[in-house]
Amino acid sequence: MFSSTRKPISPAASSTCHPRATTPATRVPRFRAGTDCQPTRRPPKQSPPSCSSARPTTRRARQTRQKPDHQIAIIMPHTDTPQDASPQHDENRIIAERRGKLAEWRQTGSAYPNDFARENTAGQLNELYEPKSREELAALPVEVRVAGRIMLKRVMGKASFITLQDLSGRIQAYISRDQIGEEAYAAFKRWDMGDMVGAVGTLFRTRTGELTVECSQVRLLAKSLRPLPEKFHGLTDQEQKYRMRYVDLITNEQSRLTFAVRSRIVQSIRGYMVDDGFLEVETPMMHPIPGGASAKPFKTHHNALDMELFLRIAPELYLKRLVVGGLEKVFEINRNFRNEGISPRHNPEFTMMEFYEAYSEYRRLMNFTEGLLRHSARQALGSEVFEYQGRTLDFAKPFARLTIIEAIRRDHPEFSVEQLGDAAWLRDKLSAMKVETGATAGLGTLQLLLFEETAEAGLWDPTFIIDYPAEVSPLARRSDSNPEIAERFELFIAGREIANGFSELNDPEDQAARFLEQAKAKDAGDEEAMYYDADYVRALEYGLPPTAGCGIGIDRLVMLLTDSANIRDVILFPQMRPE
RNA sequence: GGGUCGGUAGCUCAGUCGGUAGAGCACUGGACUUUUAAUCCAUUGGUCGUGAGUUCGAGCCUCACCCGACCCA
Repeated sequence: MFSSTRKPISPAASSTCHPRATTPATRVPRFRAGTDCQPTRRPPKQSPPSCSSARPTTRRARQTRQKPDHQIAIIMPHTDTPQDASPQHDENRIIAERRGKLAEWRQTGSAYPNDFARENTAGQLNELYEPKSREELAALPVEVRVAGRIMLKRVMGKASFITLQDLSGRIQAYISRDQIGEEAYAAFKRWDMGDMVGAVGTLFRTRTGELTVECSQVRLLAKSLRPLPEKFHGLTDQEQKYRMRYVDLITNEQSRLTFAVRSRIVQSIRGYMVDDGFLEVETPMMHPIPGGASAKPFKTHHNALDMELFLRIAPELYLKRLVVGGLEKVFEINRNFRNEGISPRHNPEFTMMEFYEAYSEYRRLMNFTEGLLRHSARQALGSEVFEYQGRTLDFAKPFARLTIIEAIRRDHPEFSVEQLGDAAWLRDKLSAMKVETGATAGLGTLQLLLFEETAEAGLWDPTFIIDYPAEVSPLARRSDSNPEIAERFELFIAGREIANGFSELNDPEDQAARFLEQAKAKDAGDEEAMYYDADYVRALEYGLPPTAGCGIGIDRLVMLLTDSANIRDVILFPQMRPE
C-alpha cells in the first residue's frame, strides 16, 4: 500500500487513516530507526489453529481410537476409519472431557441457570475490605455474593481455593466440603478453569492474609467447553489475540485495561465537547458521493434504490452542511472506512472525531485542540505527562507551532531559506532522496514533500505544523496574505499525524473551482482525487459562516495514551485475513 | 514488492553434531481441610506449517510454497 502513498504528485498520494486528511499529498507518517515504535511484545509463536488444519489421519488419532474409553465415542462419533480422524481431534480430546461434564450437569436439570443474583464485585470488595484486618472481618461479618470465571484452582481433598475473575478484578473463594456438603464438593471438584461460578459466603482473611470469600454455597453458572490458554502467560500469539479477542480479554489484563482507557478517552472527549456547547450529531455512513478526504472508498449497493453507495471516507462535507443549517458547533465521533492497506497504523475502518465551529478560525482551533488533548490525557490517565514506547510525552507544556519551512530547518539547518524557497532546488533535493515529484507540483507541495521526508517522523513532542499548500487542501480556506497557502494545521505527536484542521473554505465559487480541479485529476486516473459534490456546493451557496473544523484520529490518540505500538491493539476486532 | 525473524502437544516454550520428540501449564487417575502460577505421585497427548530434495537416517541441511510479526518501499 505504501507504493500509493509514495506518489507525490499533488492530488495523488494516499492519506489513509489521516485524521480528516483532505490533503492528497499528505502521506502516512513514516518511521525511521530510532523514532519508530518497536513492538513491545515478543515475536509470536505460531501454531496453526488446530481446527482449521486439514490434517489427515494422525498416529495419535489411531492410537486414541484403539482405546476403549467412553470418551472416544464423543471425540469421533462418526469415525469408522482412521482416515476420518477429525482435524479438530487435538482440541476435541480436551473439549470432549468438558462436554461429558456438561452432559452430567444437564442431567441435574439445572444447567445454565440465570437465577443467581450477584451483589458484589471483586473490585468493590477489595476496595472496601482490603484495609480491614482479619479480626475486623471476623467481627463484622460481611455476607457477599460474587460471580466470575474460574482463573485459578487449587483443589485439595476436602477444601479448595479458586480465584474468580470479573470485570472489576479477582477475588479468591474458599470452598470446603464441610460447609457445602459432600455431594456439592464432589461436583465442584469436576469444574474446570474457565467455568463461570457464583459464590455466596462471608469475607475472611486467610493465614497468608488474602481477602477471601468463605463459601456457604457455590454454583456453576456456565460451562466453559474450551480450555483457556496457559494460565501464567496467557495468549501471546498476536494473531490469535486479534482473532479471538474474547480469549485475549479473558487472559490478558493489559488488553482489558487498554480498552477501558479507550472508553475513558472517548468519554472525556465527548464531555469536553458537550461542555463547550457542541452538539453531537450522526451523519450518514453511506454516501452517494464519497467526500471529505482523498482516499479509496468501499462500495456497496442499495437494492431498493438500485444505486451504488460508498462507505464514508470522512463526514466532513455533511458536518459543514449542518453548519450551513445553523448548527454552529457540531461534532461526530464515528467510523470512517478507507479501502487501502492494513498496517500497524492503518485499519480499513477507524474512528475519528470531527468537529466544526462557526465564527472560529484555525489558530483558535489549535488552542482548542490542544486543550482537548490535554483534558483527555488527564481524564484517561490522570496525568498530562506519560510514557510512550519508552519515551516521555508531555501534553502539559504548550504545543509547538512551526511552519513547514521552520520544521525542516530545525532538523536541517544546512538548508537555507532561499534554497527552500526555490522549486528547482527542491526538485533536485527530492529526486536525490528518491522522492518522486510530479511535474505539476507547486512550491508548497515540494516543501511539504521535503518536510515529510526529513522532519515529520522526528516530531516527537506535540507540534502543530502550519502553512500547508492550498493545492493539497481542496476544502480549506486560502490565507489572506498568501493565496498559495491554506489556513491549515496538522498536529504531529510521536512522529505521527494525530489531527488535521483548518479554516473552512466557505466561498462556493472557489470550492466549485477546486472540485473541478479534483475532478480533472480523477479523470486523469487519480483514484483518490475528490468527486465534484454539487449538493455540497449548493449548500455553500446558501452561505456557510466563517468556520473552522478539525479531525482527530481516535485510534492513534488511544495508541499514544495506552502505549500501544500497533493500531490493532486498540481496536477490539481489527480487520483480519479470513482464517 | 524487498529484508529480518518465526511456525514443534490445547497453551507457553526447549530441542545439542543430522541418529527413535522434551518440559511446564492444561487434561485424566490418585493423595492432600488455609492454598497463592498450590504441591506430590502416575498417566494421556506430536507425521515438528506444506511439498519436494540431499542422506543409510531430517524437527535440524537445501529448494519451493503457505501463514504470521516487524522493518523498508
